[in-house]
Amino acid sequence: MADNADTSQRILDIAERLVQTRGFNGFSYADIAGPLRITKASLHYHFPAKAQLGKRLIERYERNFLAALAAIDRTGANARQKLRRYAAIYAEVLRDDRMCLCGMLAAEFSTLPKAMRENMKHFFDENERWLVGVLEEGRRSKQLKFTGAAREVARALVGSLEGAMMLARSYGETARFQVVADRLLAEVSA
Amino acid sequence: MADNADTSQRILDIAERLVQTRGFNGFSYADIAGPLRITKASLHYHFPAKAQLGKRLIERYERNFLAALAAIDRTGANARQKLRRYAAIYAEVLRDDRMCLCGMLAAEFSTLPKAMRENMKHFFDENERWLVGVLEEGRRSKQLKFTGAAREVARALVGSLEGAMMLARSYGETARFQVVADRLLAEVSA
DNA sequence: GTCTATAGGTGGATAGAC
DNA sequence: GTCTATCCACCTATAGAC
Repeated sequence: MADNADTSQRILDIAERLVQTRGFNGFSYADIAGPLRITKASLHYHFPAKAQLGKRLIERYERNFLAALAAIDRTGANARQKLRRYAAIYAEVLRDDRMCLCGMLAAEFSTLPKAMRENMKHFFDENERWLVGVLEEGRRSKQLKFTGAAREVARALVGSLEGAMMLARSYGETARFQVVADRLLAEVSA
Repeated sequence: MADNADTSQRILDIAERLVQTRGFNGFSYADIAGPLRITKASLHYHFPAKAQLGKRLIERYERNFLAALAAIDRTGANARQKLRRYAAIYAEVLRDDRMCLCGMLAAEFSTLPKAMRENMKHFFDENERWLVGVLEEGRRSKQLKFTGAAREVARALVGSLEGAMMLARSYGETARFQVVADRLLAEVSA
């Protein structure tokens, strides 16, 4: 049979999609056990409590997300291209009929275990940090222009993209997201 | 004792706050019955099914929201002022530690009864309609400036405000919302 | 690692008395 | 309109066999 690591990963894969589509409070162990063809009890061997599963989910999601940002950095793209690719990550998630994992959790914030809240905010803090770097680089190289602190622009970008994603998904229209994303990029382009 | 209408309203008041803070899937009839000091069974007299309670909740929320927009119109404020007041409605909700009811439901979209989904989208459609009117009025009067269709700008505004609200609430920092709202207004100001 | 069995709780919802 | 009592489905989680 599959070994521990393998099964754990598959559990996380299924749970991740469930959180991104239905929310952390919108799925149960039964929703994972069914497709995986193991029992609910077996899931508890890998993740004793749902809160721990949630925490691990965010940690993995952030790791993968930051890896994608690092990959963007390695392409040597200019600041404007980097922002476009940042938005493209969101668009890709949406095209797969998912919401951003942490955007979803932000809505459920008040019902989440404390550990998950901290992890969720850490994800957004890291997004902000990367964006601030890109924005400042872009301002220096005259690729980008904006007023005020880069941090403020970064926060506005993250919030706007998450919100646009949420509404686009409700309407089942990916294009709604793209239109907003394009406008946001245009607004900071020199 | 209180009559039907009175109790129904109080049920809606409590349920509304619960949805705005915990989400539609994040509360139960017990959460309403407790504070109201009646039993869960009694709640079913007023709202036989939770889905109906949810539907009525959205209808009332939209009615009140549109009334607030009509009130803005009656002030005779100019387009820029109207947008500022529009954002102020969001800020006020947030200051009360709530999310927009429909922004919350947008996150839970895939788990909602169909009737609630339709009502939720109608709320956003009406918001868009009002904003399009304000934006076009502002463009004519040179108070506002923006490229592209007013509808696109309206959708971007709604999405961005909802997203900013969601993140600001998670961080417990109302100021995060205001910073984004101010930037959005500045971007369409002539 | 996975299973059966089950505990202990809560979910929405109904019947019928008052 | 509100109550008590109850149903049944589902939830997370655990014990203990294999």
